[in-house]
Amino acid sequence: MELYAERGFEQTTVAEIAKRAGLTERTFFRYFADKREVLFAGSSHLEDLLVRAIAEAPESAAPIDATIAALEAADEIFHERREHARRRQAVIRSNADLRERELIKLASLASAITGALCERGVPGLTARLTAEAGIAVFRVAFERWADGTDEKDLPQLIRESLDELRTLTTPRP
Amino acid sequence: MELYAERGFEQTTVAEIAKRAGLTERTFFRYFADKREVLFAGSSHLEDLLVRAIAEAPESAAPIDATIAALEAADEIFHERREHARRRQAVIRSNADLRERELIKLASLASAITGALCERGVPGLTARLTAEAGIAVFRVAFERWADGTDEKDLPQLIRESLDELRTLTTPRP
DNA sequence: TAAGTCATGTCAGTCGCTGACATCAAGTGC
DNA sequence: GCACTTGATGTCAGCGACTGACATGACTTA
Repeated sequence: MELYAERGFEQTTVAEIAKRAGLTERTFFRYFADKREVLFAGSSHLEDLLVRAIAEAPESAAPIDATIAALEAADEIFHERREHARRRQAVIRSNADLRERELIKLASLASAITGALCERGVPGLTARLTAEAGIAVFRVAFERWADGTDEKDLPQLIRESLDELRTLTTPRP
Repeated sequence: MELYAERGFEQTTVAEIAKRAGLTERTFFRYFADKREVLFAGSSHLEDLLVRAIAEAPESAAPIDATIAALEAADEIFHERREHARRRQAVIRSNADLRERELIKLASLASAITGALCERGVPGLTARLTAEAGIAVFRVAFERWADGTDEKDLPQLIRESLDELRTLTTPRP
């Protein structure tokens, strides 16, 4: 991240990263599938947390509520790292390849959520759409939280986004 | 697409593509930014169509309705090409890099829709969430349409997905 | 006919990434 | 203590995606 922030992602070579880390280029690629993956190392951790949170939601909870609760719980991962998240988002935003990678990570989260909902007996189509809607809400909230200057915390922004989504999907008179 | 379908995306080299097309590798890269882009050449066309459709929606239409109407209108692009879409989706589904590219194209559509809604005076957050929700609905519907064997047409699947989204976001008693 | 411009080809080079093999340190069993 | 495995790292050669610089040739247009 230091190097990516200093001179930009594309301008940074894997050789340089390896050198600063005191390693060989080959070793770098043993730990990370590719140059982009360094910025997404923690994402499987997040995925586990979401899946667990959904599995543990009360049986009575509606799919969307279990999902949103899980996403709010993810705050425990990010809460202490807002500055880091902000810097990381700035790096990602400034490079198309990194944005692609971020999107597929979010898609992978959506897919994990879909699976976790199916485990609860939610039918496939409902599960999928709930997961996608949840991730959309989360993405909007997360960007506002990381990039923004406003002082609301992540769960609050998630709830606001969900309310907005509910409003906009509600047919008006 | 022929080559990607025959021997797989990764196993196909740009030199081979160029050869079959009767061109130089260099020329290939003058027409397509990279090896993946060949499969997404038409996406700016789709983007234009969506933006235009939203701009032309009646002033009285709610953001989500304008968006869904635009996505249904996109059927005119795909209607005659279901077989082609099916083959294309099979290729994309079988390669992670292609899935990434598809996601960023969809994100780009969402961003265009957001812009078009803002032009109609829809506030930023609402526009963004409407666009993301619309794209989620479209994605689910499109996959069902292309991959599925069922005989419903795309606009119908879009409406079904939207109804499902409406149901699942509606707080229950 | 001369000059300009546009698509294409040629070539050399960088960089991400991989497979195969070598090295070396830290156990582990005897 | 000694041979033997195991796991992490280094070395090296090589492929293929992509790029910049320059050359060539066809087709306008003044």
